[in-house]
Amino acid sequence: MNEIPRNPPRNPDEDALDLETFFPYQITVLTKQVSNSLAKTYVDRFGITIPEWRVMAALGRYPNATASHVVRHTGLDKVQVSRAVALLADKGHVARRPDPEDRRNAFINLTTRGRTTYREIVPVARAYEERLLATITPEQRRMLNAVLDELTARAEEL
Amino acid sequence: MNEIPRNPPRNPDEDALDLETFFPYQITVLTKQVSNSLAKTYVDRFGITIPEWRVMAALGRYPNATASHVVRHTGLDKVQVSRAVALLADKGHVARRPDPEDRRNAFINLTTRGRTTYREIVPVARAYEERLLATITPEQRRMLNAVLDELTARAEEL
DNA sequence: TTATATTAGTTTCAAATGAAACTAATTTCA
DNA sequence: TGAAATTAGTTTCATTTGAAACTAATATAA
Repeated sequence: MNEIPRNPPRNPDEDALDLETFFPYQITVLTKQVSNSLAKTYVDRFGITIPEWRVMAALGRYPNATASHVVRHTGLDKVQVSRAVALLADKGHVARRPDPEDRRNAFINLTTRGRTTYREIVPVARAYEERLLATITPEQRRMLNAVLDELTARAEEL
Repeated sequence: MNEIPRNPPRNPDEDALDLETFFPYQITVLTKQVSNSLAKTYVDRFGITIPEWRVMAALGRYPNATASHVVRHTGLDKVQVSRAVALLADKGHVARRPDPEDRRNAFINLTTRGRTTYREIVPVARAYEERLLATITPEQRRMLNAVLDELTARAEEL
């Protein structure tokens, strides 16, 4: 019979830092879990990656956007947006239309196909969020939402 | 004079999903910000990466751990731990001692040098956390902590 | 025993990432 | 004007990542 390995003894040092209660560690672990789950769903069911989904989400919300607008609405950098848009265009989910006023720009839109896929993904994304948050109270959700916004603003300052 | 580009119009579609209030998006953005800040601090001031820091944090807390223990305590996978330990050993921050009872195992510990570095990093990490959380109330912190634990457990189930 | 399975940890390899360099178009200003 | 600077977006390249294959040691079972 194989013995279950015991954990090594805890350090009695009062100044040791508990990773489990260290906020940056906590959100990193949670985010990784959530991202991995969602990424798997998006790839398996819709054949797209998370950056691609985010671009579609941004375009679903703000149609006829330039790549710069997409950068602003997705939190992705311009390299990621450029790549995601190229992949989505290959897949027929988005189309680019050059701006005749300024030919550096291109307006990006969901195609009919892209809009159909988008409408399929939205409820799946919402359902995942709902299941994830199912065990916390509406009050906690409101606070979580407010606190995350606050901390995101704060983190940008630091 | 260059015109400030206007945002494209919002989609009137009621079913559009707001990325900004979508929980997986919110934590991803926050986590990226926080990780980037911390990663820069750790590299600039201590010459280590976040995975290396996490291994040091785990060893500071739970000395004489095997790589498997470190995996459990850091949320890193075994590849990341293997690499981080190798890098930390090169830098003289940790040392490996083979387990004579089972030579597949090696016990890992902070060296004197590693412990010194660890003791320098801990207050810096705590100070960052403190500044980040400075604008939220103790009540909010408690709830945030509880909710993140709850959601992490929940995310693992899903 | 000895062959098979399991476990600890490392290495390999292909894909994802992002900083920096680049192209093309437009704006600024001398 | 037209040369220099700026902006939008793409490409390149070096680094990071993690799944899968691998090595070595131990445990299990025939």
